[in-house]
Amino acid sequence: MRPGGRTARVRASVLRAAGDALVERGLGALDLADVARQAGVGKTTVYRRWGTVAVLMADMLAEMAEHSAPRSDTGSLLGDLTANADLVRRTLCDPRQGALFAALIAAATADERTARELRGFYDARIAEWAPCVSRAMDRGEVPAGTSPQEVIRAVSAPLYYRLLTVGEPPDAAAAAQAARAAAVAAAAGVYIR
Amino acid sequence: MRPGGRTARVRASVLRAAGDALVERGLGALDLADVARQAGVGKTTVYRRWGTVAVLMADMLAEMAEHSAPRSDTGSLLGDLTANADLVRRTLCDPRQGALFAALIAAATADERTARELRGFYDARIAEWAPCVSRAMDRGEVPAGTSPQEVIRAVSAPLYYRLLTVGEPPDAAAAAQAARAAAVAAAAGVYIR
DNA sequence: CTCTTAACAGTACTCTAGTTCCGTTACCTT
DNA sequence: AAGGTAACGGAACTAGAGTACTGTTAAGAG
Repeated sequence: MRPGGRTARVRASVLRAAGDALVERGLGALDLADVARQAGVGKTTVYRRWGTVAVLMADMLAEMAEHSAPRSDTGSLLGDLTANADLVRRTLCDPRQGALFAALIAAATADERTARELRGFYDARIAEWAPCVSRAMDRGEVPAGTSPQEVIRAVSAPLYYRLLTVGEPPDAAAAAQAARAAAVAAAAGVYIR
Repeated sequence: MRPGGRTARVRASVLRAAGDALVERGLGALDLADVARQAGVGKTTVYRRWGTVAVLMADMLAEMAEHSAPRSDTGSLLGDLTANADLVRRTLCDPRQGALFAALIAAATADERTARELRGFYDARIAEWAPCVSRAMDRGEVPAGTSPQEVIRAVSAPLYYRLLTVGEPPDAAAAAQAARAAAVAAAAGVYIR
């Protein structure tokens, strides 16, 4: 593997073309030959380096993970969870990122490798935000023994659920509601492991 | 359309074969020609009546909807929500139904018709369980103005989230946790519209 | 019981996603 | 700056998913 120069340019333009195609025509119509043409790259190259749509999606996710967002510290659990919910909401509402996540989750149900990649991504994101809950535990806002990971997941769950089953990205009210629900339940000791 | 006899037998055996193939080899490897062969049915028939994998999935969902489960009435909101959570959990844990739902949600992200069918299914299910919350509202367990639909969705969300992002079906503890979280948040007035 | 016709089955065909092969480019080392 | 090689590009090829056509079966009406 040669990381620099041409190889990196090819990867970047293929991933960009794949993202465009995903937003415009959806996951079902994603054709590697089309992506190659749109990226100005040989069809053979795309098939050799990625091979399947699922692998390509996994690589798009890996590229996203390279640019992670910082977490907040507002001083209260509800404030931090609201910030987290709003970050998730903004991600899912973004035409490119929202479509990418929906497609990734779909691809993960059919391809184990994509599923592992996706799980790794979420584990990293959740681990990054877990300290919000730990600090709230130290402050006495939530009972001892609460699982920080479960609280963070509880914030994301309704937002993803809405995107995937209702079919539309969550709005600001839904994000605020998700954060409040998680904060209230955590304070009541629901997420004690 | 002739509803009885041969047509119904063909539909049943095709849907069964499609379900088998879905569980064994996954959504990605679902081939209509294979399904036809496995069902002991002409390939032409499958292509004529369904045409695409997404349409076939939508029909599988429609068949499922024909056998809906009754809702509970335990007398308390937490009891009813727990019953609902356990019903959802059992559905998602069932090898056939769990795989079917994961595949359906995946197909819905790529195909608008499947998405509509799926939304209709969930709307019906949620409407069936919403009275649990309305009755709790009458009893004074949750504040007036609470959206019953939102409470029911809040129960399902973490279970589906776990299935789709963690990759494994939820266990009984997760179901109980989801029910308690929704009940506590509802009582605190989080789901007032 | 007989006739009509909706729906099914088999075969031959098409068309394109995916593969193979080989020649070319350009990155990296010394 | 010059060679070695990893990676790219183009064209021809293959396989199998999906289609078109024709003949057959059986559900249902009278």
